[in-house]
Amino acid sequence: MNTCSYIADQDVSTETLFELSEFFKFFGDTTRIRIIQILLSGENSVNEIAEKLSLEQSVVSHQLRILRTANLVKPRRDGRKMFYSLDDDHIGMIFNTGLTHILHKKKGK
Amino acid sequence: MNTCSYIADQDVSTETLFELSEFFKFFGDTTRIRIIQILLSGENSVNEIAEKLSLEQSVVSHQLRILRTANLVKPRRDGRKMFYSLDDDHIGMIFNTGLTHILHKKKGK
DNA sequence: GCGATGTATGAACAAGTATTCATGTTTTCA
DNA sequence: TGAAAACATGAATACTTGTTCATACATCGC
Repeated sequence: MNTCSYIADQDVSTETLFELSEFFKFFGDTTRIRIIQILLSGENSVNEIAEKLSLEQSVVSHQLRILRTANLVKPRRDGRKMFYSLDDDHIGMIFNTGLTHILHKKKGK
Repeated sequence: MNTCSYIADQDVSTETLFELSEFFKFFGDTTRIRIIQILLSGENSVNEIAEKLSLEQSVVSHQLRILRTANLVKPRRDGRKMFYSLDDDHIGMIFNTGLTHILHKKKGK
């Protein structure tokens, strides 16, 4: 028995599993995952994110709104700029767990 | 600096981030996450899964196909039955990491 | 107040996707 | 061999969702 499955072995309600899938959806989009990766290194303004990703400001704003509504990021206003940062310590962990899997798979090839 | 971000701090290619988001998409569906949860406790046949989830066999088969193509589950034939199991140890870990987040959030309320 | 900068939002469109229903395939057993 | 069981698959439909474009909102310096 490995230590990774102790939670899953317990009863989990269908509603919780639904929320879990909804939660993973936030990571299931290229734009959002790239935004999250940028925020892993710290606070960024909307325009900074847009420039780093070569995306329109509108696209970034829309996705930030989704992440904000889900409490994955939190905004901070400084003058005209809005700085966003990750709102939850778990986010980096989940990101890394997934990334480890991907890199591990690539290595295996 | 916490130990969770050491990977993210490194350079990650846009393509890898794309693959990462594609990977998370598999977890971003209620039906698939429920199937995964069942398989966490071990091998199950298609009909067993369908019955446990009160879903049509066709629905389960379609989703298993997606998970199989992504190498998240692997099939084993025994007579007329097909038994599916998780193909990768990381899956349980990712599932639990997300679940931990959800349960933690619920607790906080 | 006014223009400029930075950001948010609404509507429309396009693309992707999960489910349904019907049918096809494989295997077993009589 | 033929029927039934177990599963897979294809097409159609309905739904969701990301992007685009235009526009609105908020803040700063003048």
